[in-house]
Amino acid sequence: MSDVARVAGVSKMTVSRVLAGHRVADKTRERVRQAIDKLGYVADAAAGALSSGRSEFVAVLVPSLSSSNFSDTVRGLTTVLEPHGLQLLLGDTDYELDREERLVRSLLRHQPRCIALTGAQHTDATRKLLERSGIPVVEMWDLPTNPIDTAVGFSNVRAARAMVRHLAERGYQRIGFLGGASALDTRGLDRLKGYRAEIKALGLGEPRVVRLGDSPITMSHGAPAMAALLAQWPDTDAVMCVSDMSAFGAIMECHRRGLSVPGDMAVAGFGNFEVAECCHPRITSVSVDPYGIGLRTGEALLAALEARDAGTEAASQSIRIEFEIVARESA
Amino acid sequence: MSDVARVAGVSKMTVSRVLAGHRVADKTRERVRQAIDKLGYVADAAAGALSSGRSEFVAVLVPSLSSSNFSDTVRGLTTVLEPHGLQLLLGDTDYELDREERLVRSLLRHQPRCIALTGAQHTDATRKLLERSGIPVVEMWDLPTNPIDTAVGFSNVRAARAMVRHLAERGYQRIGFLGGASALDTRGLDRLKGYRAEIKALGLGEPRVVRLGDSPITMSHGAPAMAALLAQWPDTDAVMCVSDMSAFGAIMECHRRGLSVPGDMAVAGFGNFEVAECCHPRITSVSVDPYGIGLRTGEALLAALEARDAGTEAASQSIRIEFEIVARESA
DNA sequence: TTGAAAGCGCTACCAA
DNA sequence: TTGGTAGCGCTTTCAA
Repeated sequence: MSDVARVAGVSKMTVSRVLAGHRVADKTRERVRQAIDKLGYVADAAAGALSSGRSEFVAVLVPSLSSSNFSDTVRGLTTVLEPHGLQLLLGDTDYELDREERLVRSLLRHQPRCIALTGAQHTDATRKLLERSGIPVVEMWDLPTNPIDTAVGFSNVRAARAMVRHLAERGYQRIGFLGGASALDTRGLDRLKGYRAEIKALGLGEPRVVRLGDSPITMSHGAPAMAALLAQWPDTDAVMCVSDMSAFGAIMECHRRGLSVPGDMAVAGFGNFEVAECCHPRITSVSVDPYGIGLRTGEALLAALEARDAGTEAASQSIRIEFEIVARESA
Repeated sequence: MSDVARVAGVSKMTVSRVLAGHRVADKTRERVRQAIDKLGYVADAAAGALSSGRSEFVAVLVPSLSSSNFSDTVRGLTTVLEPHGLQLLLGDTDYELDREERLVRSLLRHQPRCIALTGAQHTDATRKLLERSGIPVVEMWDLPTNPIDTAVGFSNVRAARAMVRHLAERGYQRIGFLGGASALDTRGLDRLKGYRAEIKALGLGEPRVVRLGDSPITMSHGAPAMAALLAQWPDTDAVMCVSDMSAFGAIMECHRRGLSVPGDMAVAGFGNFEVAECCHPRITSVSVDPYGIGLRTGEALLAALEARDAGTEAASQSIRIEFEIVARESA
């Protein structure tokens, strides 16, 4: 920066002002601009952050980047935050709370302005770190009973119950559930919980649950899960899956066995992924708007930052994202 | 850090050493550790970076995070780099060179130790920025004729040619191509180029090309593209798609029209996505190992950093990733 | 509208 | 094995 200042014949301060967009005489600004171009100067963000006490980082934690769910949420966040000059600092927890804790610790070192994480479950240490950090926190994809700060999500339990009701209304009586085996995917577990609750509420007999595969649940989990379900409960007439991915795999397994969907077996998914709309038959699913979760989270973070700048503390709130049963051919 | 030092009864320097893992007497280290825990101290990475002149950042640019291709590459990078305490700084170019340039400029401000970008095509300004930055650069997913520094990828042209040959060997004569309309997805364009070249080399008549949809090409692009192809060239007997995603959509469209795959229409994909293995019929594809590209890129970056630390300049090289035709039922 | 000085929190370097 | 000092490149603050 001194070099630029020397070349432009001004002080470092003026260069700094030009970069920050503060008021500077047009002629001066022009000279500084030229010096910057000539030297190929790139300001050092670390020095700026240190000096001003504020970084341009927003920390974001998702369980997995390979799931389109969360990458869509990240896209939503980027859309909102990037125009404000904020840079995402992304971490991938792999559905492990310990990893989440390590990542929070490591990301916090960069003094992010705020942080968004996925889910309501965290280690005690994570919670403590976040509370101590003093920055706005958003928990996404769930509505915690005891949020750290702000939450943006929906009740996976209720969404799953709604899907069971949908199947029951269509006349299915022997409804199974295909989920993941992981004890860490709390959103998946909540869906299972919702399934059990609604099966019980409707008096549809014993739950028929197959849990198989690590999160994120992918297409390859659906076929073996469907096979296991049929082996144990051959008279099942409908199945709801923890994700459209496994629903797709399950439908393919039905086709392989010559079972028609939904004639012999109705199959419902969750998440309204693209495959649900593209495959044949199209999959009945729960639409949950991952991109919208990202947008709303970004907006909540910006609001919290603005409130902070204005000296007022933003009231933390829980923002409910609507879900919707999308009825298609498969169930 | 002064607080920690005071509580532990040592100097700031000793605290710094404990954090950096340098040699410190066990007893001292223990006292410092306790002080850190007691105060909930989190070191400021920006100050550290400024002072030491080296950040812990690795900048990574991908065209899209929603494509499993690139998120797998990112996973590979994380796997290699995280154990070395390096933090990814991720940017999403949306297949736009201008956006790439803006992102490079913005990421460079954080003084990353090295940078990985996708593809061989960049604006002049981007190239200049990267060259001036003086940090190791890796271009991924392609083998540029004129690489900036190191490259890790494969020839999309040759991979596409191999697929056309595969189809021709199976006896297909009237082979179409379904690709995206974007002029920015150079990997997609290279595949198209390979298709044209091989069709010509084999004397298979006029190319039958449908270009439709923005990158990243998804499942929803396949059906309309297949429809357009059949409208213009009804006697087509095989089609190769720029991605397994569109191949899947194309197959679904065939099913809807009562065309059997591969009996009436053979369909080949590209990328060996999960859907290729899970759907029915399973899709013949080109396997290209996105995760491996991430791993090798990470290793190349580490090697360059180590060489730099040792004072030797690492020779930039082009690392070829093998691709492979995976023959399945669809073609 | 511009400049000078002080200092952000840490690490490199040299001294003890 | 530990401590003191200087300074990384910027922004804040106040003065001109």
